[in-house]
Amino acid sequence: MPLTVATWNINSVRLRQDLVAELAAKRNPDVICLQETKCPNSEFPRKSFERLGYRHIAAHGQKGYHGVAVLSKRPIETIVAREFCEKGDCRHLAVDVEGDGGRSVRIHNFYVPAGGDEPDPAINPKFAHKLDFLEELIAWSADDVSTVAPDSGALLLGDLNIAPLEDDVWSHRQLLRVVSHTPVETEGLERVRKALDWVDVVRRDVPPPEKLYTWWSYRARDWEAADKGRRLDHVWLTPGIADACTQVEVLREARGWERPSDHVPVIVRLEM
DNA sequence: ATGGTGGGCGCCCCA
Repeated sequence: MPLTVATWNINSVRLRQDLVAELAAKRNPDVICLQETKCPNSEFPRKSFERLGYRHIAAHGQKGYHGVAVLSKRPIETIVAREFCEKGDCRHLAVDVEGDGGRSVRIHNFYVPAGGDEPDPAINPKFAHKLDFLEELIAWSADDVSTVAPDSGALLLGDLNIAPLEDDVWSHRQLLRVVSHTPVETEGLERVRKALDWVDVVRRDVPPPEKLYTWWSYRARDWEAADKGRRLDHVWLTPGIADACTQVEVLREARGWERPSDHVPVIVRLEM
């Protein structure tokens, strides 16, 4: 049985429950990893997702900001919601998803800080926080490898708020000094990826120089015509299970849905 | 060159 996993920055889970239902109707992923739920756990709309068949839910949220959650059709076991940068932010949730024959795969769902507007850590504490977060991710990778990335395989996915490659943005040159595509961020994210040799399966399937975006600003008059997107959302696999990924999809059409999120789902299919 | 939009919360934060 294949396992399909989606990641989506939903920008308020309560406001966009219907869009999750639309994703379920159109692609029916087994697992949906959400970011920016902006919702305390006690307010999480569990019932609405249980009705869609997602009967196994792990929510890690807070009031107003951030927040991550995993919705699953298969049983899951929550492993940890680690705190990064001692901020108390809800930006990470790790679960094990049950596969066939007792096998399971670990999923790390991340919401990396956006980093504010000014790409100078000396004057912008939000950018400093973003860079600190990357350094902590590297330290975390070395901490306890068998927990972060067990031999059975792991995914690291979510809104990483960085577009690492030149063709992950509409204009490499014009975004070099724009937060999300500055060299200190793109090089930092690459160091995170290399720490455990994660495989960017999306770019393996859609290699550069093809442009590929997962986010389009709300501020564009016509997001589709301008198409000034960035690839901020990612799915990485440990090398041992990278070959199990047989299909990836960036669901661009979701940006045109009613009252959309500014991010679209990224979906991967694993044969396992 | 600048300001554009959207969500949560409560008179302003964040993306």
